[in-house]
Amino acid sequence: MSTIHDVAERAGVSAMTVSRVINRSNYISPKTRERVEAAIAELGYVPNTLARSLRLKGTKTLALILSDITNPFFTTLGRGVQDVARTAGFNVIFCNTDESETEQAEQLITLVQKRVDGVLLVPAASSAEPVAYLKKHKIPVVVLDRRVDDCAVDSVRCDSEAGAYQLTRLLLGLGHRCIAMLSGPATVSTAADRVAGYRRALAESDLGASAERVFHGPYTPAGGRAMACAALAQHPRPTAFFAANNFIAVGAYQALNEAGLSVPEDVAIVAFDDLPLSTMIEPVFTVAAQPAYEMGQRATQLLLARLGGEEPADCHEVILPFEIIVRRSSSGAQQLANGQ
Amino acid sequence: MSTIHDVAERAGVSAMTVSRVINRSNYISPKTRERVEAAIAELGYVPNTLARSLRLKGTKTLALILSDITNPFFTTLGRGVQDVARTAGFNVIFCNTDESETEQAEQLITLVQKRVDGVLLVPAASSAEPVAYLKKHKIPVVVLDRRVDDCAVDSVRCDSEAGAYQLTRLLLGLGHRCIAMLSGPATVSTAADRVAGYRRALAESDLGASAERVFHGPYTPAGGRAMACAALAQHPRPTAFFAANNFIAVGAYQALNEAGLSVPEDVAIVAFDDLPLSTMIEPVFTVAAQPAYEMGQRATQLLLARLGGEEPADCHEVILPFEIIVRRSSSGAQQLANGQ
DNA sequence: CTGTTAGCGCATTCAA
DNA sequence: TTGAATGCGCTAACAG
Repeated sequence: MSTIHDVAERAGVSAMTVSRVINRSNYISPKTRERVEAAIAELGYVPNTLARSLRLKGTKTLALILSDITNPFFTTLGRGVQDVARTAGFNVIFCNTDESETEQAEQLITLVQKRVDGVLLVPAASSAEPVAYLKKHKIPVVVLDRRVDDCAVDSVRCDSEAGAYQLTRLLLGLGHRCIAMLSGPATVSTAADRVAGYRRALAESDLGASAERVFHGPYTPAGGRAMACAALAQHPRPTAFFAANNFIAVGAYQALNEAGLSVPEDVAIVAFDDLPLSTMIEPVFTVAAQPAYEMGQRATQLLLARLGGEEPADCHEVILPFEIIVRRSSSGAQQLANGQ
Repeated sequence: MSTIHDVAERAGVSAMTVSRVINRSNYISPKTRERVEAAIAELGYVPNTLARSLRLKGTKTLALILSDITNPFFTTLGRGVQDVARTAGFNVIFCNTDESETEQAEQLITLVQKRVDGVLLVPAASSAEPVAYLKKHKIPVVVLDRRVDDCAVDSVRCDSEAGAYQLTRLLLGLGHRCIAMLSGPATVSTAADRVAGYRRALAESDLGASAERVFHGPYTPAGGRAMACAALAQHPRPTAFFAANNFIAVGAYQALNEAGLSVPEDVAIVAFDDLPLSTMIEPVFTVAAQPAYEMGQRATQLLLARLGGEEPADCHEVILPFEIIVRRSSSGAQQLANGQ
């Protein structure tokens, strides 16, 4: 693989001149530039970013650490990141932790080794350790979608507590008296916050805390299925199900179907996160939709601002608005009569 | 950020000794090793892979270029790649082309700049150009899932033609006389091959070529929806739909539902690629399932073998078996009566 | 077992 | 407008 010196030799100039051509310096005569470009083309020369980054002490690369790369919510968020990063001349490395703190820790080490310029993190848990680790290595980080215990960090997310509160209120307003909350891992802030919103709505109602039916499980279809089964086994059987994310909703829906229950005829479902077209088969869920793409954009903008040298002591905490979209899954009037 | 020299100084040894400790050389006295490791811990030293790769002329990094990172078929395949690569001490960079040759070309340039050791490519089109580009830069490549015009390249895929043939035969055996083929982009080999298998089955039947109803569109739910709508507008209306991939199947299903048709009561659907649990809402599709995870594994093994110095002139072409899974979506006896 | 020398490919600094 | 020297952080090759 040819180097900058090969090009220089072929063009009859010094390596430095070639470097100037590559980096679009203006202090180059048109003639030499032409010769150098010809040599580059003839040799099929491609600059070595490793050497360049070593010298420049910067990689023009960001990392996006996702807890579940198969979830359309996160891939949409990733597009937001990608688009903003690219415009600014940055590459993005996608990393997947599968909600594992161990995996996340390993990924972080690799990223520090690779000297990425910045990290966008959807943390696998609320521990501030990963943020501290990156800070120790002077790598700017923005936390996405979830909270971490530490507060001195830029972050972008929606208000999960408020969203859950509104969805629960919606169900209560329809007359539901027994609502099962199928939440995510207890260590993940969104799961905890959505439970909190659910609790607040119940507490404010005439039902009180004794009506709570809270389940915790992974943010996956399998988790939703298992939690829905557990909920169905209880007496009285819930007339409504609150899924803490899109995948849990899908799994719960399957479990209900297998139990012979129809949505929305027999039971209601509401969920956090909208489902993309690809999974939006009947029925259509009532959801608290988060602006995934915009979350990615905003987070990347914050990160780039830090890389650009912004250094205020206090950190940005962007809370984006969610949107409650009411659809068929919560519309069955007869659901209540079916509850035992 | 501390360097190997900082560690060396602190431990009172040379940089070389530190390097030996990091790379687990055995020619180190236990005492020195201990001192060095202490210094590493105290400084929070993390080796710089850029410098290391520059020196070693190798990055221990593979790239996986996917045509659609949101499709579960490809993410599953990605896990297969990841698992094998990791075991061998390689990192994997995921890249997404969205079926765009332009995007693919840009990604390739970036990867060459980053000097990845090898590339696993699900090509956006059949052009051999990307393979030639990588070969020119001496970067081993394995083509996945799809064919490219050039043959001198390692590749792993399923036999799309045979799978499509069998699925079509299955529909013909059920008595369907009008089967719409909703395929992917005409430039993608899997789309073309699946059409070919469909054609062969029809040609062998008493229906002949005049019964062909072939549509081309993107491998997306939106594409499936559009093609299904177009097919429904034809006379006679098809009684069965063959979706060339999972996403097309989902979109087609939606279109049929919106047209007031039930699956499998009114029309049949068969598809290539199984849907994962997350999207497997009713009904369950009859499919030709490809071993996505294993495809990723095998491809990575081939790639690692090349990196390990394997250099036979001829290339490996692995054709993995698919599995026909018959489920409810193709079971309606009354579908035929409903056809006009 | 440990240290010294040298160079991977590139761009900053300083001269010319 | 161009070039020479230098060093980014690391490790192979060789000495000791």
